[in-house]
Parts: sequence; structure tokens; C-alpha cells
Amino acid sequence: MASLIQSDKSQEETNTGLCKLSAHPMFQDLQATLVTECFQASVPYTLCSDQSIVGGSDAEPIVDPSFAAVQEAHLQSQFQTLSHDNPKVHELQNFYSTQCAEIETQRCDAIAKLKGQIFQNETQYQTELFEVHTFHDRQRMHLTSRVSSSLDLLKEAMPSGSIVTSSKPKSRQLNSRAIEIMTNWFDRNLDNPYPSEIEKERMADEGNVSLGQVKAWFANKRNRTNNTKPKRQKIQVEKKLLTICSEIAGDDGRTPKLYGDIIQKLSNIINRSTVFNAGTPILSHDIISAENLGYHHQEGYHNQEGYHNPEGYHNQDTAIFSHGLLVADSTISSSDDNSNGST
DNA sequence: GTAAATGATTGACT
DNA sequence: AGTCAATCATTTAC
Repeated sequence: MASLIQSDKSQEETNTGLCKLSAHPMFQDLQATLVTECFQASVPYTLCSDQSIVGGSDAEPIVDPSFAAVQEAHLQSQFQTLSHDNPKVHELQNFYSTQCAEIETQRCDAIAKLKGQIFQNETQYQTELFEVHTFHDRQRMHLTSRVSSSLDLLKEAMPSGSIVTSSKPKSRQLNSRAIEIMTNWFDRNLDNPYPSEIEKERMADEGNVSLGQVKAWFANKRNRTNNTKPKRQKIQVEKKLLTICSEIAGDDGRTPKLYGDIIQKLSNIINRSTVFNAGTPILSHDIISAENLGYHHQEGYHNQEGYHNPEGYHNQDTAIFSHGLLVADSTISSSDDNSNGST
């Protein structure tokens, strides 16, 4: 078993190997099993060490850290999994890192002190050095063991769903910077709140959000502030119709006139207009068409360019808006003629 | 507990 | 492909 957890010839290689191994789906299970078995078997430290790499040079001898390495790797992988959701785990991770650093500092100090001493022979020096490493390795193992226990307690205290959360809850509120940038842009462009692709990308970059989030934010914002093109058109036409109706009813101080049929036709405009109802033409043939009035515009809202070209769409506003006025005004004069003729 | 706010998604439209 | 409107899901405020 010791050979199984034997490290490579350097700490770096050990870490690299563990990283590669950790990608395997069975790695964690195997790790946990090994650690458990090592503890249960009380593996003597000497079995985990490799004399061939312990001594023989002036450089700092590498005391095999494999036993602790497996345990530490297991602990670190748990930290990685859990620290995102739990600040206490993150705190524990920080504590662990600090303590490890402290032990390693002490180890270095001890080695430095050793090197300053005079020994009768090389063997005595190696023995002393071996003891220093053994002492500090055990300290690390002890620390790792304690932190693992603490982590287990934390895991027990955590809600069951948060331990294995592959499907993290979607983060809700976009960051305040992004909101500020997009709100500012929207407020500056209330008359045409449609950022170009470049502007959307810029806002996404500056706000550290995705392009899709910017698009969705603006779509929601326009829709919820009634500032989409269709809604604005509808509001504008409603406003004008109200003015006309008010005028007809004599609310403006003029003599009231009986324009019931006109009101009916205005009502038809509302009911049949694509501004109010999708799919039907803006004008029906029983009402004077824009073409008959000498007004030429290509398809109004149905113009596909409108969606792709903000300016084109903007022009549509005017076109449809004018449509409404033209029809309303012409209808009034036309009906006026009719009523005059009939009476 | 409930309503409001908000980000995301979906289906339809051009 | 971009947009709209409706809707869902979740968080926040009360």
C-alpha cells in the first residue's frame, strides 16, 4: 500500500500527478479509501519514505510526504467543492493554509538551524534532518486530520442540498456596475432605447456580464417601461385618437357634433390596426387607404427593415403615427362630406 | 405569506 | 438574427 501512495521524486511532480489523477471519476473514492486504510493500518512512517530519495546530497532532503499528500489532496478537493457555497468552509480553508505555511516556516527554520550546527559525520546530520522532517510532517498530518474533522462537522451542519450542488442556483441580480451602465444608457436614449451591437458588447464588457444578459436586460426594460416600439406607437395613436374624439365631442369648447359613425370608424381603426392587433392590416378597405390619400409608405410595421435598422424602425413610428392622423383626418372630412350630402 | 421586482426563457413574428 | 410579449423562477421587501 505504501508503494501505491509513494510520491514521485519531487513535490511538483507529486502535485502534477495528483492533478491528473484527480480528473478521474474514481479518484476521490480511491483517495478516501486509501486515507482510511492508512489510518486504520497505522502505517509506519518509514514505510512511506524512500531511502533512495531521502539523503545523499547537500540539498534539502525530500522526506516523502505521500501519506499526508493524499490526505491533503482529499481535503483540498473538498474545499474546492464546498468553499463556494459556504463562507465558513472558506474560512477553514484559509486557516488551514495559514497553519500549513506556519509549519513549513518552522521546518525551514529548523533546517537552517541544523545546517548551522557542526556534526561529527554526515550520517548524524542526516539523522537529525530526518527527525526534523518527521516532526513537521506529523504536525501537518495532525493539522490535516483536525481540519478534516472540522470540515466534516461543517458538512453535517450544511443543508443537504448544498453539499453536492452541481446545479448551482442562478445568480439573481446582475452586478450593480452593469445595472448602472445599462440604466444610464437607457435613460440617455429613452426616445430610441435600442443599443447597437457594438454598444451592447461594450456594456457587456464594462459591466462584466454576457451579451445575452445585456440583450435580455434591455428587452425586459423596454417591455416593462412600455417603451417598445409597438407600445409607443399604440400610446401615441391612442393619444391622438383621444384628442380627436375630444374635439368631436366638443370637449374643446366647440359646438358638439354628431359624429357617431366617425367614432365607429375610429374604433374600427383601433380594432383592425396592427398597432393594436397583430396580423391584420393597418387599414381596411372600407376605410380610405393611405395610397388613396396619396401617402406612400412601404408596409409600415410589417417592414422587415424596421427590426434590423433602428432608424428605419424609428421612421415607421412616424409613418404609422401619420397613418393614424391621416386616416382620422381624412375620414372626418370624408364623413363630413357624406353627412353634408345626406342632409 | 404575499406582492413586487427581476433575470431568464420561450414562441411567434418580421 | 433581433425583437416582442408572455411567462417562469427566484429573490427581495413589506
